[in-house]
Amino acid sequence: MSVAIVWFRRDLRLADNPALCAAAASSDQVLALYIHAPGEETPWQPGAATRWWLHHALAALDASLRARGGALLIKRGDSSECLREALAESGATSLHWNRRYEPAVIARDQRIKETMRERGVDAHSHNALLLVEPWTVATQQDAPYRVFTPFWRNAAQRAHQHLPSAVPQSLRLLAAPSMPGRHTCTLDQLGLLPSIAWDAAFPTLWQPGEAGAQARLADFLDDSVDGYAAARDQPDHAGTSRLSPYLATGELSPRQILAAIHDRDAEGPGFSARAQAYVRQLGWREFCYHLLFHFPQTTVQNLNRRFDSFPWADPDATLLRAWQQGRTGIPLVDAGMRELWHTGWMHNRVRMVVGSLLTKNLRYHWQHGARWFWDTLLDADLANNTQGWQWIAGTGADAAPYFRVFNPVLQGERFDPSGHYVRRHVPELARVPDRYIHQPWSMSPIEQAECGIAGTPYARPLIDLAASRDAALLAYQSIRQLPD
DNA sequence: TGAAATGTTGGGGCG
DNA sequence: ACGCCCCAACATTTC
Repeated sequence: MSVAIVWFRRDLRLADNPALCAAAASSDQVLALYIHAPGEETPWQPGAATRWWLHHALAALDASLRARGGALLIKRGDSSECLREALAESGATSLHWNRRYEPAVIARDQRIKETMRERGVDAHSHNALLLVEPWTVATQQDAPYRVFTPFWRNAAQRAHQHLPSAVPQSLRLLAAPSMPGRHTCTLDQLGLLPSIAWDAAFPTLWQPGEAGAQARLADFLDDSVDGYAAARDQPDHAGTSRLSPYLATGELSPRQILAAIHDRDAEGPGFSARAQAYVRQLGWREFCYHLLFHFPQTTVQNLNRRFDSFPWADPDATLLRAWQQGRTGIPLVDAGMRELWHTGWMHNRVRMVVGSLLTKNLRYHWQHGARWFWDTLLDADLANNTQGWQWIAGTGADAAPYFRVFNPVLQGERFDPSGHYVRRHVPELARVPDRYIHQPWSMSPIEQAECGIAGTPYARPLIDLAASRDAALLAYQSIRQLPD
């Protein structure tokens, strides 16, 4: 009986899982393994929100493996040692995993693949995460893309090359070994759940796991994908897909999403016209991975090195805390930051607004924002997080120009005109009339007292939007003359 | 995937 | 009736 190990990582699903397919096709039995080794991902170890999601996604994966007569073997420790232990326990001679693209993980996986092959283990990696892997497209000068539109013009043509695969028919799972090695542990022993109950609302809002992903995808296709272009910018509408946490942990693949859209619309080859606006967003995710792979230092360094001499402000601990906790006194910003804290997610339009405030009005280095999002977002994804923050800070590829400073008042009035979103997350503003909901400080002191915001930051925000905007433009001018 | 300042136009009030 | 002014609405430019 030949045994193959599938090393699960950010691909916590059974369907459309190339490593699982390859293992099932090439051996009699398959052992499912997960290794907890956060230190190997330094400096971007999984954040608290990611760990919460991982815990539940792993539980769901284990349950569906058990329903098929197997189980998820969980180990903790050095990945290489854990793999060696699992190979010895199971007598496996081959090893399959799906690729990740974070710089630290690429380096680790490369070492592991070499040492495994030296030991005679048949080690293979596969693509489960992307439509177009970063090295498969290049400009005519054979360079990596730095602008989204030409990247996607090229990549979109290749996005349909691989169809998603079903759970392999021939899959025979191995139950957990009877004599577990010293690295083996239970899911609970990984300690992924937070010690403080900040995650109280998460279970009512999210259903991690492959089944939850399929349910969310089905709802999105039924309810929102056609109206996506119009509704996606309004944070009080459920007009976005909310698939991002599933994509980040791999309970769902972009191939599956494209295929589901295609099946529903039953059109010819190419993208469904109705879903075009949404598919373009998947394209941005591909672009972020392209950039992360070709410019791996950008997780901690400006892509546009001209910004290395930019005069970022020295963060004030109180102000940074107020931004994190949603206490700046600016309604749309506070609503977004509180949505993030309470739900583990933030609407994309609002992400841009809070990011602009931090990097432009406050002029704090984008790393401060990237770190906070990394810890609190259930959909934290190193490629998206890095490029998103560099984009809004103006330091990235195809970035928002330095002079593009979002005005949270105008953004609020445009995209949340009735203030539903702001009131949902900032209850202090419940009685502020629509007309002033995005700038309650413009009310007279009497009006402020009447709706209960006198003496709060909403009567006097911690940040002067107009003055800080002027200061930001001045600071950005200081690096304007420098070469790229 | 902006905002604000500046420029232009045209309708209507009014002497 | 006519010209003048005001200003809203829209367009263009600049940061």
